[in-house]
Amino acid sequence: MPPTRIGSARSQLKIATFNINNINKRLPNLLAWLKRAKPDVACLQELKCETGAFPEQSLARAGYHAAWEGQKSWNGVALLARSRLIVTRRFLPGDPKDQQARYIEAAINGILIASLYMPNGNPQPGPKFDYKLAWMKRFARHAATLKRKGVPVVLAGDFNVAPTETDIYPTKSWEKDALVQPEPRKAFAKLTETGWTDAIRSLNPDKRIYTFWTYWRNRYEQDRGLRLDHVLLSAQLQPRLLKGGVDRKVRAESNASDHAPVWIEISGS
DNA sequence: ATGTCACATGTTATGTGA
Repeated sequence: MPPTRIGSARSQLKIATFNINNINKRLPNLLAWLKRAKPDVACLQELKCETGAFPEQSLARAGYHAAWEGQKSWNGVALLARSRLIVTRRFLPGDPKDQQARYIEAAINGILIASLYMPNGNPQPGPKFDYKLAWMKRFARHAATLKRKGVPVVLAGDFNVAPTETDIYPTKSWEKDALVQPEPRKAFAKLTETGWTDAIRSLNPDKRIYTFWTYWRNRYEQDRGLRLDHVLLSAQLQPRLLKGGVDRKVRAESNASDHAPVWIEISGS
C-alpha cells in the first residue's frame, strides 16, 4: 500500500471528480490522467464493474488508496485518495430497496467527501425519471443531515443535471431530455440555495463550461457539451476555495470517456 | 428521429442504457 500522508502536512488539497464510464475499459486513460493531474482525492463514477473486478492493485501502484461500490454492468462509484480514507457510508439513505451503486462517502484529510452518481432519468416522463426525482429528494435530505454535522463536506460527482441554460450549448435538441427538465433543475438549485456552493460556477459566474460531450456527431470537436459534473462545497469550505477547472483535453484522447474530469483546489485548514 | 458506444444475451444480431 502507498504511504499514508499526515493530513496536517498539506497546505492545499486538490479534489477531482471524473465519470470514467467503465473503469477497466479506460484504465490506461485514468492512470495517465492521475499521473498528470495528481489529484489528492478523485471521485469516480460509472465504474461499470462488479466490486471484485475493481483495479485496486493498479491504483495502489499509482499511489492511491481506494474505496468503491461496484455492480454488474451499470453505475458504480469510487473514492481514490493519496492519504488514508475512512468510509462513512456506501449507499444513499432513505430507501433500503434501492440497491444501485450510486453513492460512497469517506472522511479524507479531515473532510467528508462523497462520490455520487445521480440517475440519468431518461426517458421522461416515466419510472426512470420518477426514480431520478426520488433520488434527488433523498440526496437533499442527506445533504441537510451532513450540513447539520458542521464539518467540512464535499459532494462531488455526476449530478446528471445541467443546472441552467449556461450549462448547455445553445440548442433545442435536448428540450425533452431528463438532464434539463425544470424539476431536476429546481432540485439542484435548492441545494445551491441552502448553503452548498457550486464550486466551478462560483469561480466562473457567466462562462459556458462543459464537462460532458456525447459521442454523437463529433459533439466534442464542435464543443457542444453540457455541464453535468459538479463539486458542491459546504459553508466551511467555500472560503477555502482557491481555483478549479475542467481537464477538457482528456475528452479528446482515444478511448476517452464521454465526460472530462472536474477539479478544485482548497487551502489547508 | 437521429447520432455513438459498450454490454449482455446465449447472438453472429438485437435491446438497453447512457
